[in-house]
Amino acid sequence: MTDHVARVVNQWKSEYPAVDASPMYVLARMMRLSTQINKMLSANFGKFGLATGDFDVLATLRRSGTPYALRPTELTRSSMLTSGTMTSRLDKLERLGLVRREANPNDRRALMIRLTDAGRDLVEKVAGKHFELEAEMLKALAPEDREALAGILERWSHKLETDGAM
Amino acid sequence: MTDHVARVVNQWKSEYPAVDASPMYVLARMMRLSTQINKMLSANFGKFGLATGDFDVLATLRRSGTPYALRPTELTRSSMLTSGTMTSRLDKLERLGLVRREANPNDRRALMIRLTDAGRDLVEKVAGKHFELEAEMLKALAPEDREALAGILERWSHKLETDGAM
DNA sequence: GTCAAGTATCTTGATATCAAGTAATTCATC
DNA sequence: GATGAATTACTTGATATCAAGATACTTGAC
Repeated sequence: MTDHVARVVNQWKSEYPAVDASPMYVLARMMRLSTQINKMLSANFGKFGLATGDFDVLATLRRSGTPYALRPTELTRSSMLTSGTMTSRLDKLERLGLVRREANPNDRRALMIRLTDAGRDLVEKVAGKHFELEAEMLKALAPEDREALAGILERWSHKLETDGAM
Repeated sequence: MTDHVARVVNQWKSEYPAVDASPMYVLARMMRLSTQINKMLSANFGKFGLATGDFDVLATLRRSGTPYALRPTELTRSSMLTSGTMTSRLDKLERLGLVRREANPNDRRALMIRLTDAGRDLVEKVAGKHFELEAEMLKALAPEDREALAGILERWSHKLETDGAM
């Protein structure tokens, strides 16, 4: 089975025989898979006029439950982005009428970003299709692999975070 | 263990009790881990004045072996990008004196992108640190998890590709 | 040989993202 | 209470990326 990643690793092996190739094998495969999966998911969002990041914001608001309102800072942290990026995402979503910026009664520095009814309706539709797509992708994994993968990724990310550094 | 992904999945569960949450658990974790790993790797490239994509091009040329030269199309395919993006990456790398565009004797539409000596020296240095970092990250995984993960990801990407569609 | 179809690279215009910095507000300590 | 530090959202300028299209060249069918 010589897919792209296997070829890449073999090239490295023949150029740097002394280097242990096993880390790059895992990492390259994960990076590449993530890129592909992102593209597939983003194609679905595109059908509804949204980019991945737009859906991310709407979905974060939706899953936070009623009243579907969060502060920009919370959205920024959740999405691993900078505050400036979130500002422009919110500009766009507000322009589309999907969210509204409201004053935050508890903190005059802050805002509340609230899903509008239109935003709520849209995220409902998109999320339905999104979950279907995700389920479809996971079908390509044997059930025992799926379970193992979930556990491994959880342990790995937990370890990376607590080891901190990096 | 309630990390970000666990909280997200729990929110979805309580908003959509009927939806099977296991796919999003795997996918969200993979996406998030990839993002984190990318940031860690990119910090290393930044120390050498490179972005991740720049290193990707230099490394692809380096591991292709002597004479360290490929066509732009090959680089574009290998990196899952559009041709326009590759053009501007090559502009930048050429400006930095790390690659050179040469005429392709076999096809006058095409070029040969060749690593300069400076590019070769730089990629040598960066790759050394890069492999160390990768090995470091993989240490956070138990050896049996590491091996299992490699196999699972390989099977998954192979299946996703051959099932085609998507 | 000719020409239509395909290929290779680049260009353009739009958007997304980041890093760094700003102004208003809140918090914590005295 | 006063004040310095921290926080919040935003702004600016630079870069990366994409989609769509342009131009030059090659290939294959006839």
